[in-house]
Amino acid sequence: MNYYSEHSKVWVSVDVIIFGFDENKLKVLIGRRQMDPGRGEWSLYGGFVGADESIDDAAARTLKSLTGLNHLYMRQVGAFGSVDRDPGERVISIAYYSLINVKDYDERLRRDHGVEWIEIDNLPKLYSDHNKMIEQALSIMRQKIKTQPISFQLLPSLFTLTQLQRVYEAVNGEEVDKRNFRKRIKEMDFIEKTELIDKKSSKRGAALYRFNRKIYNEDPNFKL
Amino acid sequence: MNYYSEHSKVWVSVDVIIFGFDENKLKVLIGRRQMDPGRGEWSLYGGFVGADESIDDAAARTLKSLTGLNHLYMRQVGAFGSVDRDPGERVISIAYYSLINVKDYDERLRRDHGVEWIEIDNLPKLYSDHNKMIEQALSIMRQKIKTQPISFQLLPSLFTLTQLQRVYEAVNGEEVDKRNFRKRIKEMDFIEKTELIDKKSSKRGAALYRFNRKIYNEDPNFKL
DNA sequence: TCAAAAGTGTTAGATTTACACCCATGA
DNA sequence: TCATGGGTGTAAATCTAACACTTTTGA
Repeated sequence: MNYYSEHSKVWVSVDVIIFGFDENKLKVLIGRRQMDPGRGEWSLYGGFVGADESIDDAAARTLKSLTGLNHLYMRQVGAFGSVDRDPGERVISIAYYSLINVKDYDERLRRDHGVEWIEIDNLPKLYSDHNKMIEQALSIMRQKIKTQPISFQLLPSLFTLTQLQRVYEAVNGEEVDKRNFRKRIKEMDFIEKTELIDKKSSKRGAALYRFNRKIYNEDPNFKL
Repeated sequence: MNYYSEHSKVWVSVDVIIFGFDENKLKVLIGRRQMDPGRGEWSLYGGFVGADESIDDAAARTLKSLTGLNHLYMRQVGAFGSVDRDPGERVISIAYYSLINVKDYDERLRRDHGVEWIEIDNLPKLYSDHNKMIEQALSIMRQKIKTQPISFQLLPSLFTLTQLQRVYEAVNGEEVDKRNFRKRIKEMDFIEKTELIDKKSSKRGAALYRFNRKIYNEDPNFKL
């Protein structure tokens, strides 16, 4: 087992960009870095890739340890590998983004980890190249939300059309026309109206909808 | 400098997917692997990331060593990190794709490296996860070619509209209407008609065009 | 003279955008 | 009763897709 021994090894880490939707805003979970170098700086949450785990597993483990949640929607953003990106050592990092429903996230756990939801339009300067990671993640996500049913990951399983619209608007940073939006929703049979009414958001009450993945899989035509 | 010493290091490599356009087909440069493990298997060309070079630099160096060409168009595809992806050791690899004009590539150099242009529709089973890398690269490139002026990277600096159309068709794997295609080209002022005529492809001769990056930068609206 | 590729407009259909009012209800 | 968010349709404008013939010239 010495095939590549003339080459040097490096540390590889994962950084997770966790997007959440709250108060009609798209937010990211960041915290103060609790280790050197860079202790105290705003930072994404991350971890090192172990010798016996895949990079996807490392990212899923990192996500789990921060949120307590399994099976989150998660996609790779890319590898970041400037020589000096980490002020301490040479570390190559692979960024992943994840979408979670803020309500699923235990507040206690959040505080224990010392992380906070910060609006994407309001991010501070972050450790290393983490701002760049978030920018790239956002840009990928903006593309994706138009053609893949991922908006639902940011909402409870039952949601109103206005909520869905607000997610879409928050991600893209611009408002859309209510009637045109709903017209498009009506064409997607996998966004099912339920009998349930949400009374929290208005006096009149709004119909609750649900994403039906079975129907989606039969005819995966998503277009917003 | 012992910040991360409790964590393990891994080898990181880069693999380059070099796309070329020839005989109206999109092709990829692959060769027989000349080292163990996997000696003799069809494989992408790759290299290890050095301790003191960025991953982008490693990819550019690898590209240069294979093609002799600098400043090639090159973009990251992503990181591939299954534990067992390499049969010999744990190696995380970062894939990049590049677009080159086949005519710029010295045939001698190609033969010296033992690599060949193979049609993307006709690829053999490749070493490790290299087929997956190519698939992903293609999918990214297909998106990109619709909204970014990258088709030109696969052509000589002077090209006919038919050539440009064939590139587009080869990448997307489907034919498009000649008149509609040309209508869209006419709307992009940065695709300039020159006085020159190409007589190689037809008796009548076809006007040669050129991509003007200055004009493009002033009004970067590319849409095919 | 003819085969082969270059070049050129129009029209129908589909998609997208803009836009304003009534409804139901709890406070 | 009124303020708040929920819910609904139409028409103009734009974009997309389909389609066929003439030109030039070297062999």
